[in-house]
Amino acid sequence: MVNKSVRLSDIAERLNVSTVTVSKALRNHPDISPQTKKIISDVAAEMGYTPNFMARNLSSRKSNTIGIVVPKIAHFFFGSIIESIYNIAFKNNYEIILTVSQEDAEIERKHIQTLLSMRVDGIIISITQETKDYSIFETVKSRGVPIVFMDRIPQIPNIDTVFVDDRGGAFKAVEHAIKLGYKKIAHFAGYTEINIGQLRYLGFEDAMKKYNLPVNKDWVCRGGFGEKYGYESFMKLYRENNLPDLIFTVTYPVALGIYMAASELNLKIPNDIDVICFGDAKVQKFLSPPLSCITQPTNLIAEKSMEILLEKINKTEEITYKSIEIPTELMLRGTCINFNKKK
Amino acid sequence: MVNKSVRLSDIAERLNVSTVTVSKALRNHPDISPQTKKIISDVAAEMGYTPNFMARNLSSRKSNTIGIVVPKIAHFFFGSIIESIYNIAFKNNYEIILTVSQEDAEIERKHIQTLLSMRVDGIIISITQETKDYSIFETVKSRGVPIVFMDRIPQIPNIDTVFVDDRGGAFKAVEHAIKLGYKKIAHFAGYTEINIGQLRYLGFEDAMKKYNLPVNKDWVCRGGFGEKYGYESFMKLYRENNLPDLIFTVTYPVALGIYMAASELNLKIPNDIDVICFGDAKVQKFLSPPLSCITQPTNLIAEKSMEILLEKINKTEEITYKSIEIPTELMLRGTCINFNKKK
DNA sequence: ATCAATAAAGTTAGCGATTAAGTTACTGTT
DNA sequence: AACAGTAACTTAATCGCTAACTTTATTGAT
Repeated sequence: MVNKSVRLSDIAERLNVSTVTVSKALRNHPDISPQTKKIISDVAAEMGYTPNFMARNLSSRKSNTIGIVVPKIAHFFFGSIIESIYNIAFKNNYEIILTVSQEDAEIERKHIQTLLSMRVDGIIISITQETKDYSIFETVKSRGVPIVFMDRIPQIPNIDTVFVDDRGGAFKAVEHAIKLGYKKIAHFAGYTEINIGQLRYLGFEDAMKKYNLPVNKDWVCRGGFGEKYGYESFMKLYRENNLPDLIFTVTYPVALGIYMAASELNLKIPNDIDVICFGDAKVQKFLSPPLSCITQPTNLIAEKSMEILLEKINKTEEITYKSIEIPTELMLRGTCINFNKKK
Repeated sequence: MVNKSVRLSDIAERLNVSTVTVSKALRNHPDISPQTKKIISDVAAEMGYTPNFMARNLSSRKSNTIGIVVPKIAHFFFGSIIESIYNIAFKNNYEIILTVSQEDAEIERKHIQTLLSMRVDGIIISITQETKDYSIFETVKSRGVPIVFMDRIPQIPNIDTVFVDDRGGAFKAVEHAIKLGYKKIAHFAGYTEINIGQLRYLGFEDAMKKYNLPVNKDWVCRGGFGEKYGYESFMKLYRENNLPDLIFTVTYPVALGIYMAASELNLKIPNDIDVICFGDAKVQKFLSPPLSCITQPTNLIAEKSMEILLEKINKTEEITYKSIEIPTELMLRGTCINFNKKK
């Protein structure tokens, strides 16, 4: 026994009023008297009325929906950001359409297309490692749909962005290491084509230069942002018998890869090889030794992104663009706290 | 310069055909000749046509959208499941509306309401720890919207469910420990009001009974599924000077809490206190020692849930309900591999 | 040559809401 | 008494698209 869902007109018919009266009453429109409102909303509740999103959005030309595009979600950083965005959206009466590009530019493109199809009121996106064709963003812009780029941002002018102080954060980590006494410092840099990779690399370089330390090419490894890359890069250096004293990694999964490799090779962290990474995650403090890092306040990133987006959605007149940099902090735990000379 | 988005009628006008012809052509309807289709889709692409989801769905009374409700997402288990569901949905041309209840039954209720509003074609849900009022699920059912309960499932008849063999898995872990020689075994059980908590507890009890070991009330702690609970419960036992030899935890974050507490107290795992948990997560192998566990194949859970849901969506006639149990495995790493007598 | 069958469109009528533009009936002002 | 003003509704017109018919050629079988 499937109840066809109740429509405004069903309520209207039963109460012998017009559909519009019911619509207005339920939206608390001043045209309707308090008594009528009361009666209508009572009956609506009794009949189990659920407004039809599609119809409402189609006729009002607003979707009250925000689209999100992230490269992945089974990952602390994005998971937390999404959760925060979610909460803020909820408070502001917006729905979230979450899409995951899986680091695939083609999928990303399709998702954005879908979001446009759904007529979302705005989009928050963190682009994939490989996104190079930015034309889709032009399309979004030309449709008048506000879009905020977060964390991973394309190199194009006139966009709203919220990003972490990657360069400064990386600098902070490496400078700290140098001050401890480290000189043989490697950097597992991930993808340096994308802003976060490039800037973290530059921050690393800044620090090395400032203290007149040479940047050893063999110790700047590129590849990916995941565990596998960290594991393999470390193994490679080990095989070449060319291990540094400390490795600064572009993300924490990369550091995890090092932990795994070191454990296999029976090397002790931080004594045989020391590590510090960019990016915080709850598990780091459970590692042995607890992994030190540069924190990225995910809640701030989410807050600022939503703030900008909601502003854009609500006022269409002035077209200014904001770039907000989120500060980082050095979080010292069990690594990179002493200089450990290799024996 | 905001381009109002292109409509079917804009394309129709330009080509001097009817709107319906364009609609059919773009949906590859056999009514339209190949040549016409080609012309229309070329022009549509050129004009940058994006179908209006709302209008399409309203008119066709199908949304091609699946709603998901989970308690949280910044968590490996749910994160992976969502990612898998996402992929399957994508392949089958469905969109996902993801909602997060944050373990709050009230929020959960609202989300389900919203999903109904959006006229999703089906729902996959993992309920909150505290969901007790199941009336909303009746509403969903009476609306004819297929719903699949996954992992955390309510105790009501005639529903489709996909769940892990919690009792058997827990039994497996505890039996393994007992066979190693452990007798003083505690269980940090989380919330035993919800199926997963209760069944894992029962599995623990089964094993203890089978080997004639007493279940010590002080060693069965209840509270939550998170790190904090693990930490606090462990500290409490420690203060009472009542530590067991091994603790079987209901989730891996609870085990993480124990790792943290042990590290603070300078107790060595697995020698001073041994641990094994229910639930796998990528990070476990990076812990020191790597944490042994009962695995829950998240991809299987996702696959089966989607399989059932899609089936339900596609055939409305027969009303049968499926309950699928996903098997678990014992994954031994660095804990619970030897019997460590407390000194 | 006639008629049924098919191909390839075109027409009509909503889907379930909302916005904008009327109606009434009543109130109060001068 | 006449008229403007307002409160509380109603009517009409879409929103952009699709399902279900209907129409018009064109083809082939008899």
